[in-house]
Amino acid sequence: MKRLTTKQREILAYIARFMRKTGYPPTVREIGKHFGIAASSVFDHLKALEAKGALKKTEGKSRSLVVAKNTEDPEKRTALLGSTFRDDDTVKTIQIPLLGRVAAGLPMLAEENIEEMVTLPRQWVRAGKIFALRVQGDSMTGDGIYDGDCAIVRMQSEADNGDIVVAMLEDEATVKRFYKRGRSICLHAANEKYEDIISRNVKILGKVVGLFRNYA
Amino acid sequence: MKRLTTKQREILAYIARFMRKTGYPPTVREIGKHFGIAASSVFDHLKALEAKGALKKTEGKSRSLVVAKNTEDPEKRTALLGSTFRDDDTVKTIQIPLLGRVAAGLPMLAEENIEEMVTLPRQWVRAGKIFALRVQGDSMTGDGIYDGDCAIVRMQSEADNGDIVVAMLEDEATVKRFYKRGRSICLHAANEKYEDIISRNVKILGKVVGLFRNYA
DNA sequence: TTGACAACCTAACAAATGTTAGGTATATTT
DNA sequence: AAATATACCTAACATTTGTTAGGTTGTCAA
Repeated sequence: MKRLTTKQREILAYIARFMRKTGYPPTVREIGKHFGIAASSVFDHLKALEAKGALKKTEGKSRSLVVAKNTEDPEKRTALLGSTFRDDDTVKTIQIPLLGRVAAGLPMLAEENIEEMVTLPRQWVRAGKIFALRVQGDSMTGDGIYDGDCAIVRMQSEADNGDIVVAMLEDEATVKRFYKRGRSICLHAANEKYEDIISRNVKILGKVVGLFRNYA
Repeated sequence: MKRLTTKQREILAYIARFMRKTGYPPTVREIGKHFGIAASSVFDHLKALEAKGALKKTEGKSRSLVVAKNTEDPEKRTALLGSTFRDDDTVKTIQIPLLGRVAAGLPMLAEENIEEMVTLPRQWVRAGKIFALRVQGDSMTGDGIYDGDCAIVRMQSEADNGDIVVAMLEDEATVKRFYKRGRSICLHAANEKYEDIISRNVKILGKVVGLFRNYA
């Protein structure tokens, strides 16, 4: 599956959210109204999403949008490595919300921010309140965190020097490196394009404890 | 909830079935076509079903049918956001071998190469034979793949230009970018320290389809 | 026998909806 | 410099779709 643009991902997330909330998919115009764009613009996005395999729809039918699951055809996957694959109910998994663009004002875990629920083997995360965050922008490419990556975050309001944290910045959640500077806090981007942010009024949302990336 | 007639139950069942199959609810006329009755007749049934509390719909909106679940407890969902996680045994997972340093001579998936078995939500990988590989060295830092990262790889012996692949090189599996150069193959490291490797004798083991990283 | 209900019908309307056509503007890539 | 991709627009068209109005027929209880 080809890489999605930010806007495409936002629209896909909205469809999934709408679906979860109402029980049926939105119309082209309903999507458009939410984003403040015309129906035809939405239609363009839907075509792009379909071309990239992220969405399925039936021509001419209203609300026929289905967000493609990566688990597409269940038959094929039984072929996984022959014996090394199995269903396993002994393995504990957790369901955590994957947050997209975190909207200002809302509580972080509000429905609006949730792109989807992802399953994680408990194996991979330690105790704590865990959520995932879709990384926006290229401010951490120097540390190997790219736009579209899925950061796994443990909620905590404090951090140690050098930790990669999720912080509320300019009404949006961003991923940065954390350093104490006396009474202030320094948020450092691993990309020369961005300057350090030094402030006393930064809210730490959590610490990045893992990262997942999906290649096409 | 009042008792449903046979016909009403049939229609309700059809809606649920349609939903499960397509991912979105049917229209009045689609239901009608299935039962060989007129749209307005279906509409009567829908009104009855709604009056009896078995169905919810939004006036004027297409496909806005939602089968009411009597077993549903709305609390669970909100509780999920509060506690941020829960156990879920319904989610399918797969077990894949995590390979460490792949020793020369041995079949790739030989016991000797397996570091451990890791659990992956099936959600995250498409069909194919999947294994994980612990990345060695810094030859791909420019693409955000670091030493110690866990690459998720789909076995395949061919690749497209630009793919990140796992290839057998100097008796060891390495991660590189793949390019065709006529009859030769070019393996490109995303790190200036390393030079391109151009050869006709490169064995492709698979394509990197995902990446997992764990921060301390 | 009257009245409520279920289960259908035809015909039609207005609104909702997917879709197309033909743009503009701005990047990025070749 | 040309080509491609993204992200929007207005305007219009043709269906699709929910809904209403006004029927018919049959069943069942009061």
